[in-house]
Amino acid sequence: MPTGVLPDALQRCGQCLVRHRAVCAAMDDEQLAKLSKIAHRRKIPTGQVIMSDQEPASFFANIISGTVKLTKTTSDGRQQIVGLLFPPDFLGRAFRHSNPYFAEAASDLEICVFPKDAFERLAGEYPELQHRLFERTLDELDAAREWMLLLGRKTAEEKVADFLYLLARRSVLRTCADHSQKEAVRFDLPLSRADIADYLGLTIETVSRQLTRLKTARTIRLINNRTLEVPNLAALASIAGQDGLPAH
Amino acid sequence: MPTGVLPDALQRCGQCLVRHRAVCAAMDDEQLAKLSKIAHRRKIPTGQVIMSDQEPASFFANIISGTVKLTKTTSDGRQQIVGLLFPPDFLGRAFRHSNPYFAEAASDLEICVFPKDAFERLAGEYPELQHRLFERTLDELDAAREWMLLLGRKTAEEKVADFLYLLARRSVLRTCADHSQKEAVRFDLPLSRADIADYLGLTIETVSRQLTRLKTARTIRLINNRTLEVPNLAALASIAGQDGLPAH
DNA sequence: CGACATGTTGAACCTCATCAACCGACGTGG
DNA sequence: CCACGTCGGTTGATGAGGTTCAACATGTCG
Repeated sequence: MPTGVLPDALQRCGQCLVRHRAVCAAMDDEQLAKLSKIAHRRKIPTGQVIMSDQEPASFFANIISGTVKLTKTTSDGRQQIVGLLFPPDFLGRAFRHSNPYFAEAASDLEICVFPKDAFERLAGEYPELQHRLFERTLDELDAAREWMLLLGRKTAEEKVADFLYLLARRSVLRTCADHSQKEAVRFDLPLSRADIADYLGLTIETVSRQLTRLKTARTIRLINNRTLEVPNLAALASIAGQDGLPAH
Repeated sequence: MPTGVLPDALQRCGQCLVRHRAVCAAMDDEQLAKLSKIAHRRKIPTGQVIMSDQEPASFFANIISGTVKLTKTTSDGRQQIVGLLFPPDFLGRAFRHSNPYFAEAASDLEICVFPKDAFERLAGEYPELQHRLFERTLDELDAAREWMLLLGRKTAEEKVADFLYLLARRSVLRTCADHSQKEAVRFDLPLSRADIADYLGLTIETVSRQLTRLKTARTIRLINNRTLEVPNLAALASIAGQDGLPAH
């Protein structure tokens, strides 16, 4: 593709890592050019709050790299992670002015920021974009409800196994490898122990204990604190209580 | 309004109990007439499954009266309610062919059914309708995440109090009474003890015990198994861990 | 090297699940 | 009309799973 004939802006988006998987996938070149004009990249360090539940958010964003956690907190400080965002997920709530949770960088981040007003105008113009946002929201709802089952009804061991199984599937999908049940899957934990605990509704200690249990049972191998390997996905799945479900 | 000039169909919808609060509120008379043509009422007895997670749903529905529970179940039978629908809520997932949970009548129901294909065609024609569905989905997502905090981080007492507080607020809104903190609120429980337990991630016994605890502490009064009274909403709210939150 | 953050392990405690008995309301059939 | 079974709900005794508190290990950065 000759770069000279394209405006810089489009070229930027055109080369974006998540171009074909994010909400942008719904847009053609012309639309993308408009989007490009209002977008800009931003780097955010671990731990920084991106959106607070106090002030209405003034922007939306695509996750380019890193992990975002959405959290809610009781008045006395107990915290629960209510959603995780990975590339190429979308951060923000179109057509809502209030934001009932915190968004925080669970790792160093790179995000692609769209000012709220301009983006909503664009969404108004392009039904395809709005439709895409709708679909994402449905996916988030499904994930949230799946997690409700986990939080309400699963044991600590199942919770941890379920979380690891989720990550393992993600990893298999991303690497496009066809682990036809027989090869070990290796991946990094995107969260600290504290965050894992907040995601699973457990304490740090319980998470740690369950990890060592899974390790001594040879269900997983801990390469280091943040990296691990699953020799047999099906075994992990069955502990997670996700029996029949295939890995793809 | 002279009824003679309107087609029967529109008249039906025009007089519907939930006309102005359901997704239909987004539609004008002409659109409503089209919707009316494809809609029909249906009564459903307590306990009947409306949608299964096995087969894709072939219809959508508005709840006219009664309560619908959305449930998920582990392979060994543990159950979790992941959503409750009251009038004028909307049942179904537009633009999705799979349905990852059960929908079941938690009480005797009356619903207004739309065949899937016809309704989706209508949603395609009327962006307003689609937009409304989107907003409903966002609300459901917020509710689900609020519930994740409850399931993951709250004690049995807080869970039960939170559930009752939710119902009390609903009741205040519905009756349009301005309970300015000082009047007792009375309402019916829309769920059995078993369903409450499945909603809160507890057992029947624990729910029962917490109810009697709240009763002996005079936070609530049990009129009978299904009816209760809250003399002081703020007191209930503070036990639920929802302090500052006003009732409206 | 020491300081601090992150993670692991151990022991005691506590909340909630489990198992079991009981209660009252309701419907059925003898 | 009363005996009986069933269903939904309550109450009690016991124990397990997970939290809490505390000490220790490991890793990282100045």
